[in-house]
Amino acid sequence: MAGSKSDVRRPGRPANPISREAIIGIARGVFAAGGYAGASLSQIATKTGLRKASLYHHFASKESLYLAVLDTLLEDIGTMFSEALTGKGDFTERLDAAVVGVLEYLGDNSDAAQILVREMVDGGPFVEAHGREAIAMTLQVAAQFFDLGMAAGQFRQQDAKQLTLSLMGLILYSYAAVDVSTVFLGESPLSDEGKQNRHNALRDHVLRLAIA
Amino acid sequence: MAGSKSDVRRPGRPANPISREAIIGIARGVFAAGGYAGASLSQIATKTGLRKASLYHHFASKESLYLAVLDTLLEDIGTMFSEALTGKGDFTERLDAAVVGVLEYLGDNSDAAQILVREMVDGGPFVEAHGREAIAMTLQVAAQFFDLGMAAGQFRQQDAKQLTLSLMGLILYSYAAVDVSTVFLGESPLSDEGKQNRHNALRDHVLRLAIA
DNA sequence: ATTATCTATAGATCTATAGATAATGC
DNA sequence: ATTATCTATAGATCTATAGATAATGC
Repeated sequence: MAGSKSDVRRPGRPANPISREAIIGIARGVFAAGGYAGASLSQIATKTGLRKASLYHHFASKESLYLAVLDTLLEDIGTMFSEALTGKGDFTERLDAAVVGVLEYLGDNSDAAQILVREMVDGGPFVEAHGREAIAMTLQVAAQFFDLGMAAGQFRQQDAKQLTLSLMGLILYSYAAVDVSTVFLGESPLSDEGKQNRHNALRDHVLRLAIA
Repeated sequence: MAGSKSDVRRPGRPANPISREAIIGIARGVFAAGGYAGASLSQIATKTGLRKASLYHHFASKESLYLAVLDTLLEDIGTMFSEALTGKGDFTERLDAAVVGVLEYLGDNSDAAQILVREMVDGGPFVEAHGREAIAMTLQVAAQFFDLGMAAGQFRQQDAKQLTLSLMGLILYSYAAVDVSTVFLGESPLSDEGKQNRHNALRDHVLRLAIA
């Protein structure tokens, strides 16, 4: 139903080769579910409809596929993030817009939160390669925004980096740990109603920490 | 130097058998560093000074060793936690004491934060077995404390569970993602000075979210 | 000729088990 | 007899490579 005419691939150059993007998207789901070590190329191959060996035509190694997943993901988040922070409105309005943007993104892509949190905790291949610096740069954008807002008197005076780090944990966490959150709250933070409740609470908490 | 007279073990019943506790402690470090899937019994065996097969004398499987690590860990945290919350002083004093207690514990045992966060994100063997409920119960202790504090007029009126979830992310996060935090902050949150700075910021943030 | 796929397999793990060994403590 | 260790190995992965195959697009 979901696939095209024939989902069975045979030796030889195919009429409808799989796209790099499609592999990355599927790999993202598998890596999110099991982590780098827990994910296997067999799982990814099965889900793509390819054989393991064919993945090696597209990516040189398990690690390079994983890095492609994380590079794509962090770039998406970074773009969405800095657009919101540099948009129109005063500091508080822009902060709120950024929070709403991030929460909507995470609500629709809890894969992303999961994989990012795990990578940061693991100090995995991405962090080891260049992720440490890439993530720190993304956070730096937020820290700078807070510094400007403090100088403008709209945000409470405090260490902007410490604030940024706290907010990252605050926001990423409930989307990454969906299972425990669901049992504790009595509703999934990804369901329609649960998402709204978590969303409202987070908005309130973020503004309360930042605003004077 | 570190070991006793002879660190080399040979077949046959030893004069100084390793304790269950010692194995759990060493396993905790290995699981924290690599996650459940990423850790191998070979690593653990090497660090304990045993052979792989000997671990199976103490634990029936990789999973049961892992569960023993997490049961121990969650019990330690839970005890420390509820002692602080039911101690003396008004609600604000007790909250502050609990935060200080947790931060000191995590500063000394960043293993614990790492392994707990990863398990919650993974939905790993512990969560799958009974960890989901065990963690939710521990969080419930905090939520109840907040409800009482709100009824007493000392805490700001809000959903206690949403607050608890936010605080968990806020607090656990920087101790779990030490690598990225260090690059971003320019100092390790585990160093003497960095710990003090992070500690102060977190105390401020927690109180600001909870107190009226 | 190039490209995207396949089959088959090498080689390195990793978990787990079978069964030997020898000190301990009853 | 029990206990805590060992050696040796089975069997199941898992990553990665070699080399065949056949459609595509020049």
